[in-house]
Amino acid sequence: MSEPRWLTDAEMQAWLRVLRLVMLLPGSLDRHLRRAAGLTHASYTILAILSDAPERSMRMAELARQSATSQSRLSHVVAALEQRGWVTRSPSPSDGRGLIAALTEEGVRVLERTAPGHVAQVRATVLDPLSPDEIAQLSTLLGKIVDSIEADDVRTTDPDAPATP
Amino acid sequence: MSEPRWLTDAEMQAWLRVLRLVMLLPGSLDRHLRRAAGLTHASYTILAILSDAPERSMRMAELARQSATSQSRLSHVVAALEQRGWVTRSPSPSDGRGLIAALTEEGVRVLERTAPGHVAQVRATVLDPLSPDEIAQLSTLLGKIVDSIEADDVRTTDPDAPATP
DNA sequence: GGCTACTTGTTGAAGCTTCAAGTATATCAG
DNA sequence: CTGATATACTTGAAGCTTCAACAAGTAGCC
Repeated sequence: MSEPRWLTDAEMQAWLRVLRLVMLLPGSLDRHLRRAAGLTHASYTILAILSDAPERSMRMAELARQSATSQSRLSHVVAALEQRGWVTRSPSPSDGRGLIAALTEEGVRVLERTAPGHVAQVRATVLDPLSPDEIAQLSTLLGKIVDSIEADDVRTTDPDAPATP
Repeated sequence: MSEPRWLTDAEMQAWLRVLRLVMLLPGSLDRHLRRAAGLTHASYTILAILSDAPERSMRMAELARQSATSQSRLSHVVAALEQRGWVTRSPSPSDGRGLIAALTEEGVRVLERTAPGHVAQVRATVLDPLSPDEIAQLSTLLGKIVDSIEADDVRTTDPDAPATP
């Protein structure tokens, strides 16, 4: 295995900004949502995905995929949301292993009450500083990066991972 | 306070990719570094910053700023690194409140052993999928976003925050 | 039918981060 | 020089996430 190239100045600058984004954004979202509704961003995301789904419900596994959350984490988060009465879990009729999470009426109300402030924050911190063109660029660039992270995760998480063939 | 505009399709797509990046990257970095050296990405970052500093040492507050870490978190992380003998803390001669964290010889070795694999992962997942032009674009776009997050954090964290004047 | 292998989802402990409070030192205004 | 305020750092508890192990169900295969 050969020594990898070190980063050029331009690469390092870009990487440091990626890092800074990844360090700062989650905390910022969490703080806003916690103040507004006692919600974590993780749980807000679950509510938001459910509210856009048919029947406002979805299989846990699918919910995990769409939210980019581990199943374990999802399990804990949904359990907490169920405690609060914002989500229910019921067995899937078609698959005995499956559970279907569904938004309750009260869950809908929490989301309706919280969404405007959240959207405003997303606009203020992420979207508004960019022009429409730049937003399109960002989307393209991050699409490539996200794909490669997901590919890498599959590669390095697989039980039978080839050690860099 | 008026209803904020909802997101357009293009904005939503960009936002979802930002979210996905922010959900996936930290875990991915943590997993690689933990396997390679039992390090968290948070602690790797501290070691890396220290190793580039004069005397391989830095004030805690400055370290917190550069790593975009809360002081509390930094305190915990550095305490753990000190336990392992990779960092020392000594009082600042010029400011009685200050502590100076410094990388030990062993800390240097850990970093030297870990950095190549880490750089390889950063390349593979973030930099290599992009052309040099795209890396420059990314840097520009994220620079704007990061700035606005930091501005927002100051605004909403300040004790005397004006409630949207 | 009965194996074997895979998928779905949960659980509890361990680890990390955040939050609020506390200690100590510096700075500044009068 | 004194009191008020701000900065530097730590601490412990509470909360969230990850990891590994497990229970239960499905699917393909012979």
